[in-house]
Amino acid sequence: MEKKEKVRQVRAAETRRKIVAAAKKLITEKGFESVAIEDIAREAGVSTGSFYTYFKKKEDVIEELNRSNFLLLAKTVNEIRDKDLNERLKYYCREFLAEIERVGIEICRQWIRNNITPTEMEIEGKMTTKYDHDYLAMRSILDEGIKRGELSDDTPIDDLALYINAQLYGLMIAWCMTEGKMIGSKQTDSFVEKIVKPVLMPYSRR
Amino acid sequence: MEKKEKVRQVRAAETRRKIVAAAKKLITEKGFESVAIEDIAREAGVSTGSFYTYFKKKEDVIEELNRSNFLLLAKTVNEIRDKDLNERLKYYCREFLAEIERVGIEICRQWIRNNITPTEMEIEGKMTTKYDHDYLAMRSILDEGIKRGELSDDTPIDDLALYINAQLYGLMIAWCMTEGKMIGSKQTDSFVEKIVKPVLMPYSRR
DNA sequence: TAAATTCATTGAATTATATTCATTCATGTG
DNA sequence: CACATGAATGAATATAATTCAATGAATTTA
Repeated sequence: MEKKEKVRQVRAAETRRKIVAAAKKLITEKGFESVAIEDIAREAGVSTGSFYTYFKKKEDVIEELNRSNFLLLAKTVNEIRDKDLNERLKYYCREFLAEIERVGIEICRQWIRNNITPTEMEIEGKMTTKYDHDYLAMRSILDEGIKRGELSDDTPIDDLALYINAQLYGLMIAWCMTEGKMIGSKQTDSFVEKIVKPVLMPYSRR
Repeated sequence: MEKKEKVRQVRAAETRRKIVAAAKKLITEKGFESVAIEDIAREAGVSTGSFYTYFKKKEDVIEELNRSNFLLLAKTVNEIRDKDLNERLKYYCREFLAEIERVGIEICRQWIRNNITPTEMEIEGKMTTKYDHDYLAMRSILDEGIKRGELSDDTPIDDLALYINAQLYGLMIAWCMTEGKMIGSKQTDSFVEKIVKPVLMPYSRR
């Protein structure tokens, strides 16, 4: 099976990229609600219909903008296997908060809006709900903690992962509500010290 | 100045109440986006135009549904003046989480969507942004803590109030994301013990 | 190579709602 | 009673999102 369909495929990918880039630019500037499909299409130099070749709904373009986010987080968890629990948590939280800053406030806002009502989506081949993915990343850090004896065997990792993630979401929402005035990746260490460690303390073995 | 305008006033109030009740019912059932003004009007037995006699925008009806929330929280803070700091915090957090459960998941979702982008609104005569209000309630609890010597004078109450509130929002958003499966007012005590107290520990005097 | 097929692209048409507004009518005022 | 006011109405308007039939370039087939 040789790769045929060369020109079409390349152009389609290019069109998609242009649409995503245009959406990112405009949404970052003006906010999701204020940007019409027509605006995105014009900015990308395509027609409105083309948008719908690549995205079912207007909101779906946000998923595209945050897919890199998810991939990054998943990757992050693997990269830090060798560090101890505390370091792994810090690293993860820092990446999470850094990503928030990276995508910017308007995209972050829309991400929350989309995710408040969880929808099924395909991540790495499996159908999961969005929050599951963050949740699973955090869960795997804690799980690893048990395997290494950093946490006791009876640590309720499901609850704790959900709980700790909730705290991260809290920072994210506070960040959006205060127009980015509060909390960023710089506060990660204090977040982990004050919020995450106390939650884990009862189960900590070191 | 006698109260004239009796019938009109009463009927107007009644119409408003019917609209709010209809909105609450339908939004709770089907979610904000799925409910059209026409649906609300029909349910309330009025015309679509009447909706706009009482609300500028569709979203404004959510404010109405949550005004009681804010008033309750403000009232709560005053009711618990005699308790110690820890009890006051627990009481406040419990009411906050209880309110989330009370209004239900769909209204809560829309409340977050509205509040992520803070808008100015009049609360008790002053223009404030929405998040300010929750924030001020929490701030006044901590402030009282300093006055009573429960917290040291140099406690950064602005930062801490914002921070602790962020954690409450985190629970709220997690609650919405997990379809109400996680976290409720029952977990308040553990929330305060694990999350709030550790944050305040460095400044605690008792 | 020519004919048939596929598929991205287009933009006008459709659809769905939110919002406005001229009109009507019941209530309040002098 | 006669005029003024404000609430209620619902058809008209406005704004976007979404659909879809037509087009033609790229690809496949014979």
